[in-house]
Amino acid sequence: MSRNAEVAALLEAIATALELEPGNLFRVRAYQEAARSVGFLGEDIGEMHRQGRLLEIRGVGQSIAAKIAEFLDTGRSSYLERICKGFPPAVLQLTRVPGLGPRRAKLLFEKLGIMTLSDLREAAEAHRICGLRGMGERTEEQIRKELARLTRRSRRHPLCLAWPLADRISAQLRASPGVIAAEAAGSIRRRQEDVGDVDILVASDDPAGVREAVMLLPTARDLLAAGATKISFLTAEDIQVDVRVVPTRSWGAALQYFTGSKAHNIALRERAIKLGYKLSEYGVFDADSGEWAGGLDEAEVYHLLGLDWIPPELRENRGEIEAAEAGSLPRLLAEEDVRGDLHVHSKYSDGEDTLAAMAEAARERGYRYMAITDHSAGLGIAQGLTPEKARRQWEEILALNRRLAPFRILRGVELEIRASGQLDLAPDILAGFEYATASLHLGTRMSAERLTGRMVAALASPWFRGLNHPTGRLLGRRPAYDFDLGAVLAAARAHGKTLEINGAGDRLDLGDRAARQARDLGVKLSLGSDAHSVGGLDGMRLAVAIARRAWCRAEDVINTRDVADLVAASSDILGP
DNA sequence: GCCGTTTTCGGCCCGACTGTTTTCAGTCG
Repeated sequence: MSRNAEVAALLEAIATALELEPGNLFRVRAYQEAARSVGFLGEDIGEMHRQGRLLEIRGVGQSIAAKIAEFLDTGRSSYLERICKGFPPAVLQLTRVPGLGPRRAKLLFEKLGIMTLSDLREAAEAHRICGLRGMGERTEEQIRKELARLTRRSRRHPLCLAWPLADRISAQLRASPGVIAAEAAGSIRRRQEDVGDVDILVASDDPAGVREAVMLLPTARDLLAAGATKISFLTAEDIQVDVRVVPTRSWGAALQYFTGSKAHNIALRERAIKLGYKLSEYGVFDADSGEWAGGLDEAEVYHLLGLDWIPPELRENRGEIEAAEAGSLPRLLAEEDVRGDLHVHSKYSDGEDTLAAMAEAARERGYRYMAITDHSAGLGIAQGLTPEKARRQWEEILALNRRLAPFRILRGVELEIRASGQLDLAPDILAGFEYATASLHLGTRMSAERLTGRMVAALASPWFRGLNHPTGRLLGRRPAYDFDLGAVLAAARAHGKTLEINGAGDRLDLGDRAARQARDLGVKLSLGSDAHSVGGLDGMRLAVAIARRAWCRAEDVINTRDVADLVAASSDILGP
């Protein structure tokens, strides 16, 4: 799938280079749109090219298709080289510095020969930048600051950190005088797996008062900007927070606007124009008279545009607007639909808390059941279940189930899939589990062909229910294993296996796109917090969020079933 | 350069901020 990212980057680079020519704005947008579509593509673009199906991609016409084809065939783009005439394409890298766009990048190259970020740093230190047309002391200082930030951290922030931070800040602001409403917007509200910065929207008729309140926030450290309606600061963790203040009347329109995504908003505004409206963050207005038509709450904005209200998790312009128009949006899975956690560890393997503590915490959350899925001993480091240890655990489960009834602990396990595709426990003990699952942790650096074969072979086993954290990615640290997801999805469907949406903050695996693919194929999903302590049970909230981004309804996820259904389905598979 | 219930031409989202500008260009979301 990485070729998709390369093609998307190429199209982005072309768009950036085209911005240098005046009068190309719509061509620029066309390349940006195409880059976005390719980035979101659910299948391998090289494969699509081989099948002559590039034109099926939204935003890709004859011209862009030809450029993609050349790049896939030869690894380069003569078009990009041509439009970068007079400067090397690498100069476009300078636009990674916030505040530097393509025009300034080109100017810096032409006047000072700056090509790389370190060239730029040298020039800024030597005060050679101020004095260039349109760039003064302030700009140079800004570039220096941004360069320092860029090297401190260029990564994005995981949702598991940003979401609670945003909730904390909005709660603190809600308690401030003059604040009528405060809520996280942006990619956090859409529950994107990682976010660039934190957007908080505040409704108030006293923006100056809000600014005071923001500066008093315990989390606020370096103040970056403080305009009339927008205040930006850095937290101690170096996360940028943007707080925007809007009048109460505009709350709905502003929340809609600042939630995005950008692509969703553009599509929505185009629709507004067709219907004789103008849509902005201040409201919905009649295009002719300019009169205010609505915008108090989000539902009003969508309804004026002839649409059902669209849940934020779906707002990516991936078909949700069409579905909202047709009244066919899915009824998304909700946290309340989840009746149990299906991936939990205890001290029987590498968990920090006892089985009893995990079960009690799960029951307190309102769950009806929990599958305890300690590692099998095959994952040596986890000191997991041997057959003897498993039997001991089953006895404890029996006692706990009597005490905690009607809450149920399911006898589960997280098995290892060996290099051969075999499981690491024998059938006589496997037969005793009610909810066995399997994972890959070891020896995953084999060729894509072997790894895919290993996973497909394992999925044919009758002894387990589903595959945990199927792609193996660790956010910001390790990409997905190199394997053929399509083949694994097909095998899962053929053998009635589930795939997990793992809610551990650094996994979120499957991610939203792969989970959507699974859902569309009819492969059922299981949600697991992968908790290794009582606090880890919070991961379920993230798993639900990813499932919602994948358009999952309650029936797409097995955690919504009652325990009798779950165990019955399990013994169907296990039955002799 | 793409696209179509304004369809093969003529449209294409909207506003704010910043810095250096004396009316605007560049950048961002």
